[in-house]
Amino acid sequence: MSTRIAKQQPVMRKRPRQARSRATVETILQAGARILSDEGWAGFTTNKVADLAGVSIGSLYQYFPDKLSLVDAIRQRHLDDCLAVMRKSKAKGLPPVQFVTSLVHAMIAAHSIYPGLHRVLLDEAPSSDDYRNPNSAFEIEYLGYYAKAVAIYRNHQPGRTDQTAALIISDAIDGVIHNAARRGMLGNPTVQSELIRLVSLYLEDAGDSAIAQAE
Amino acid sequence: MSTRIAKQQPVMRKRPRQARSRATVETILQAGARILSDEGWAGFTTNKVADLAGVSIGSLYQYFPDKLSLVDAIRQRHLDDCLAVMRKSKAKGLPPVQFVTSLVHAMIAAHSIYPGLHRVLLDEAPSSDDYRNPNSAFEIEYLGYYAKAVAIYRNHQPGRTDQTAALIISDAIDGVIHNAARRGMLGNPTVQSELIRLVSLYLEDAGDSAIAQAE
Amino acid sequence: MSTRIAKQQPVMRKRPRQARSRATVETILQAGARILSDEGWAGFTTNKVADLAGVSIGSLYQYFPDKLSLVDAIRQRHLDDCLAVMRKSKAKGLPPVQFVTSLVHAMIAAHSIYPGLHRVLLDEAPSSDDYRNPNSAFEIEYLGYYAKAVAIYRNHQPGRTDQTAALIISDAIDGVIHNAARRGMLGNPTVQSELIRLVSLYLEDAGDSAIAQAE
Amino acid sequence: MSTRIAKQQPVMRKRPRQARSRATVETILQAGARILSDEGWAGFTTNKVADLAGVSIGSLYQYFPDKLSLVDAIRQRHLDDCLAVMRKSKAKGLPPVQFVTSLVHAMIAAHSIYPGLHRVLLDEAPSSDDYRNPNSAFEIEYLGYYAKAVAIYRNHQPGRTDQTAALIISDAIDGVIHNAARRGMLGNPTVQSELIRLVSLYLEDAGDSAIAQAE
DNA sequence: AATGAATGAGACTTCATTCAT
DNA sequence: CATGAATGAAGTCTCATTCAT
Repeated sequence: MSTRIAKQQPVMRKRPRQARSRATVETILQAGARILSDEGWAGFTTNKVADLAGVSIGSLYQYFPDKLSLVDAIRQRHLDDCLAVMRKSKAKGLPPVQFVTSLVHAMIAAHSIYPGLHRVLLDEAPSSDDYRNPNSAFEIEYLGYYAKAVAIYRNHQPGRTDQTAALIISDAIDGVIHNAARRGMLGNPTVQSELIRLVSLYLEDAGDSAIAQAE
Repeated sequence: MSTRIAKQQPVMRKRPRQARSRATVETILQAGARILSDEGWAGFTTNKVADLAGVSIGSLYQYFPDKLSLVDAIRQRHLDDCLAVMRKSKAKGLPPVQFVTSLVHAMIAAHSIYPGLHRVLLDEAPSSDDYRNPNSAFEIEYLGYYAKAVAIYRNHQPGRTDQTAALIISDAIDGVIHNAARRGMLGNPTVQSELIRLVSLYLEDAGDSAIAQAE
Repeated sequence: MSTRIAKQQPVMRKRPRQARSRATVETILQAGARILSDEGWAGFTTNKVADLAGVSIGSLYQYFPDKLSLVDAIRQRHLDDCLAVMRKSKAKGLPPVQFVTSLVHAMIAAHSIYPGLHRVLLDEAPSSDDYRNPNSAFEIEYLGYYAKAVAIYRNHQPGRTDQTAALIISDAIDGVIHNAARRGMLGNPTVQSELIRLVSLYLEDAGDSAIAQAE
Repeated sequence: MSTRIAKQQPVMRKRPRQARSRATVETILQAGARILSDEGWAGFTTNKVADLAGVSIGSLYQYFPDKLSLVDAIRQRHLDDCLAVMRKSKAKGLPPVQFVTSLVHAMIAAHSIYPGLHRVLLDEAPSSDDYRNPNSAFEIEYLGYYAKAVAIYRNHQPGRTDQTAALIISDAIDGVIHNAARRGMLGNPTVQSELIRLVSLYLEDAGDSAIAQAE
């Protein structure tokens, strides 16, 4: 489950060896994340990133062979951060509401630094990887995490249906957080508690209710 | 609540008078929707639209004074379509599951023609209107619709809390549909029924459960 | 000297035969003059002219095969008007100051309808004719007119030097009127009287003063 | 009078730091002046300028954010040159004819490099500055210079009338030089001496002649 | 004859990328 | 290594002109 993601080659022209280089790369990645978050993929230009990072465009291209490799690096780091956050909220032992609460809070926290970044990285920006393929390391760990929680709370062996439930939960949380961010309501406590309720109710339901049959 | 959405003129440079030109405008709008859906805002170029529409770039600019006015026209049409779809699923009288079912099916249908269009229009593409301002005619009718359903099923007078519930429902559905579309799973019946369950459970819950207190 | 200018074919695709056609051509020419005057050559587009004239672009092209022929027609008419105005101020018999006064007033009047037109036609707009060649019918009559006045007032036979004097007078008047127009001072009476003084002093001077030797 | 003209930054996107780029800017400005002079505002395209300068279009836009800023830079330089030329011909102490002679020669010299440039910059090309406003630094110094000469030669205190006389002189010289340039007669010595005579006679005249009363 | 829809060359401008210093 | 000058393909938009109706 906690498979370390990102075994693939870090797509960098030259691995930074000295401290100064590492700092430069760091600055570039942060500048890139900020611009991606603030201006979206369409406003993300290599020159703007270099400017904001305070390095020359030439330096940027020493570490990232092209624009795609830069955005890939930013995404890789962001997805790693997301997984790290998630791993901290373990389901086992907790009552569902508490689990969901800690999870939602963690997710909201992760979105608060660069509010637009997640969506831009996942929806707008192109990628050389197939990070969003259902079989990618990221998706496997990400959905697997939810599927496991479903299995625990529904009290049965993990199964194929749990995958769908995981999808529903993950995507509903994503939708609410992303739209709340757009509306500037991410900090609103009612939004947070209602989101928690939405997910908890779903998670607590045995899944054998009359609803399925109604279909 | 059912405020008629603002019927502002799609800002066209020239209103088409002959049948031929009305057809041209139609073709351009459809080509634009397809490209927006398939390639996102960054891949949406006026030349590509004209090409796909099979008209010259000059013709496009006869009807739309600039790129923004074209995307505005596409958006206006799309949002109108969304509202029209929604208005067909009336809550009153139906058991919640049936209401949610018809609603979700309608929404999925609306997203199936141009799967990426909705998100691109709402998240990526810039706009001259403030269509996504919480006070815009679109948002008012859209969220008002959900708020009304919440009030009906929770069996009380409409209130401020219902607004938040409406937000949660609308954004959760949005998140699930949009991510399912990206994964190519929009047609998957399990996804559909689970989404319906997620929303129905939330809608049926009185809102006075222990969840809020747990927070 | 008063050779009728414009023997060359009016560059029109089709000579207007009916009253309606003549009216259309007239409207187009006036619309063209106004736009040329107000917006200069760079702002002069055939579509704008057609719009202002209230005819379709197709109709415009029925009378004028291309943009150049339209501007040529406008220029031809304008230069004819200028010559007509000039012919009214005859030098013979009048004291120089009175002659210059009537001439300057006539010139200012001619520039007051479309203040920018003259300069645009002579300086900016391209031409198929060589109307500004020193041997063109227009230049011959225009400068000849001034040369004749010089000969009269300097009281000798017309000669080559008079041509230069004519040039000086015509171009000085042109410069003062055109710049006054740009500054919005065409109506200023002091400007008018000083211009008259400038020209009169020059015209009254025998031409044998010490000035030439000083050079 | 000798108010230093506004030294506003030529609005450049990027100040050239290396010697190479300073040379590039210089080349671009000269190419621009030539094209403006030869082909007028309508023929002045950024691509033509870049071509003639022997640089890529991208280089041009590194230094000038748009077409207007390029023409503004060319104009600023040209007007500065004009003022510099003028400042060299001081009126005091010289007999009028000598003063006018040196002035006219200087002006002709200034127009001889790019004969059409002055007119195009002042009449055709649009501008972001209000350089031609009567209160602009340029106009104030330019006309003030002539007004001062008028006051000296007419032997009285500077006054409001001198402003008009300055206008007349400046605009008459402008008209003669500009039209002579168009006719290719700028080098003609008779034209030069006659222009000098026109201005000298006007400048020497006390201004109390019978002419004003004749009006 | 008149209309106005359609065309496309060409103008302005951006931005990813390379390379001399 | 770092810099930033230079490049040019590609995108937005205009406008003279043609042609079907």
